[in-house]
Amino acid sequence: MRTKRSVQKEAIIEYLKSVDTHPNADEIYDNVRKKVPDISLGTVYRNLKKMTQSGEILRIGFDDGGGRFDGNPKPHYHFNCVKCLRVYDIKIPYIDELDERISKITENSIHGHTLMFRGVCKNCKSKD
Amino acid sequence: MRTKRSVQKEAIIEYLKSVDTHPNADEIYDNVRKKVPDISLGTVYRNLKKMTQSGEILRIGFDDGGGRFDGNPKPHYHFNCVKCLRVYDIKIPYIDELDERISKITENSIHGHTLMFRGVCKNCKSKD
DNA sequence: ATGAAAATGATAACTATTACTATTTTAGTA
DNA sequence: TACTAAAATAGTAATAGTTATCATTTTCAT
Repeated sequence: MRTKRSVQKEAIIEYLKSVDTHPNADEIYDNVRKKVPDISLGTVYRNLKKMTQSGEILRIGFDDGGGRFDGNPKPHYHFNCVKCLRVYDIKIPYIDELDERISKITENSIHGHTLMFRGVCKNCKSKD
Repeated sequence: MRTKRSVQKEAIIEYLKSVDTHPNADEIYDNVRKKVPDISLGTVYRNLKKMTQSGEILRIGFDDGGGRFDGNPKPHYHFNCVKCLRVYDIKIPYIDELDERISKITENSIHGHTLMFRGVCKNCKSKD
């Protein structure tokens, strides 16, 4: 299935690359609608799914529910504030040694890992 | 709200402690019904939620969908096979230094982290 | 044994996501 | 530039997982 371009798809990517807030499908829908007013939510989901499968974007599985998306497909880490629920990028390099270590111990083929920190962010701490 | 015991709740815990398969709510429901035939699915969800919030069990957020539960509340790591979709426990100690490192870099309060490896498990590899 | 608080079963409701389908758009080719 | 098959879309229905509601039952301190 040779993929074809569409203004909808490109608007979604453009929006995702422009933010670092890790929006969910609804937030993406609301924002992309500003540029493409009659895009449908189904189109947003369809494209998010394809782009996730092709590795163009990342889907962040959340311990308590719906998916969030990240326009940066390079593996990196996240921090989830339990108060404001925001997800922040963590700026440390990907730790290859973890994969190597688990690969040796388990004899599984390790493709990668996801690492999510949890706690209270700087901003929320100062609001006490 | 002083919590009270119930046979349903105790059957759920007992089942969860007896397996290491990280079942989802439906699998828990099906199995607990063998001992408590007329338990309802809502009761299963209600108890899983409460126990997760109290820290008695763990909920494992899955990158592609529903929640799975782990009767072992001690933080530990997981491996998710992309072929058979099973979730295995990874037997390495929790890495406190990660939390300390991120704590220093971000000035957030770090409560902990979750680490999920992804790949093809030994069993599935041998089936090729 | 009593009664207030908590838990339950049954069902409805809700949220996130996917499937369906008729129509529109894309892009390769004449 | 017009033609056409494949791909993508909008709109809507359907599904899956989960939570809410509420009348009834169970728990447990007194």
